[in-house]
Amino acid sequence: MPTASADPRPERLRVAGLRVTAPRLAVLDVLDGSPEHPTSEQIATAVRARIGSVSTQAVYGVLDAFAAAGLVRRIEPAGSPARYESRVGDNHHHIVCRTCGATADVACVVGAAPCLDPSDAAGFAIDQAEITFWGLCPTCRGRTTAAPSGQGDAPWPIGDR
Amino acid sequence: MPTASADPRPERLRVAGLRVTAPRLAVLDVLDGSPEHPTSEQIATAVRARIGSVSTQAVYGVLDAFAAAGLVRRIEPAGSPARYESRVGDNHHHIVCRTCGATADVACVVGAAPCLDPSDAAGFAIDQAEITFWGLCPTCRGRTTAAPSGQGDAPWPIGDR
DNA sequence: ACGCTTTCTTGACAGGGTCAAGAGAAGTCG
DNA sequence: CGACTTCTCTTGACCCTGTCAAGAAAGCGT
Repeated sequence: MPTASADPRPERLRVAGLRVTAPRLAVLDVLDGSPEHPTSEQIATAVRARIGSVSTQAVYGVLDAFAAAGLVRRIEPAGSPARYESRVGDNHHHIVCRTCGATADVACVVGAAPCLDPSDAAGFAIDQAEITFWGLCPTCRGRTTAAPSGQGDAPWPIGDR
Repeated sequence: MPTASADPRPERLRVAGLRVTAPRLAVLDVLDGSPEHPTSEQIATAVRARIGSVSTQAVYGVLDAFAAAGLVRRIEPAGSPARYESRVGDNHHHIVCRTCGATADVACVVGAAPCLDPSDAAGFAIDQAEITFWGLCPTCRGRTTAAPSGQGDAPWPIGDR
């Protein structure tokens, strides 16, 4: 038995009550090494590059199992397919590029977030708040020299408050 | 509605640079009278109840045109089809029921939102912040007496910070 | 009323994801 | 170590939401 520090991934799976299989280890590996919040298809591609061939269905199954076990977090920006990240358990948000859909992490810079504790919840039992920032990624900023135009469906531009 | 000057909807359309048609008036009417954030299909059904028959495509077209003109706002909660609301121009957020997808408005109770001005934006040009609360609506609260269980993909439960 | 333009209808199509059944591994126990 | 049980993966069909395109129909300015 190799030392525990060699590869903690199998143990992570077992602790989560999941069986250790090649697809699962590969998905975990891909997500651990991707700050990019890949889509399921990107994950499938990366996984196949590591262990040969895996069905798309398996990837969906693995991701769902991981999400249910709390190993990964699924984010679904409007107009974009679901994306995944293995960074869980901390308070961070996401910023999504309007043009290309690229997604990055944004640290929650404040200790308290008054806006996230609404007084009027319409009778709902709130258990979670989710913040998504929208804008242009560095690449698309340079590319889109013309007017941003598509201001149409903006909930409320920053600065309007 | 035979009332003379009572209906401001045609004018709202003209001001937005849109032609006045029955489907558009009906969609506007439906949204004005729905605090429920209906989906496009629900809107189509309600519209047909008023003016007979309208193609699904027309509804999509109308909603897109309205969104582009700023007459309505489109929200796309994860795992739910797009929803629309005619309440625009103010700063409010949404709370979505995890079980049934019901959506309600949540007032932004604070004047300033520190969390919405991230210091580290990863080079993105942020133009908008979007907040979605997740929880259980009053109806589903009563129905789901058992354990909430599905805590898996929770970004960060309120109170954990 | 006329003609130009926008909008609606119809129908095909696509992306993303789910569902279901059976084959194949992982873990367990004797 | 080997059989057994259970969980996973593969395969293939299918669904939902939404988009694209072409032509018919209606709105609006003159």
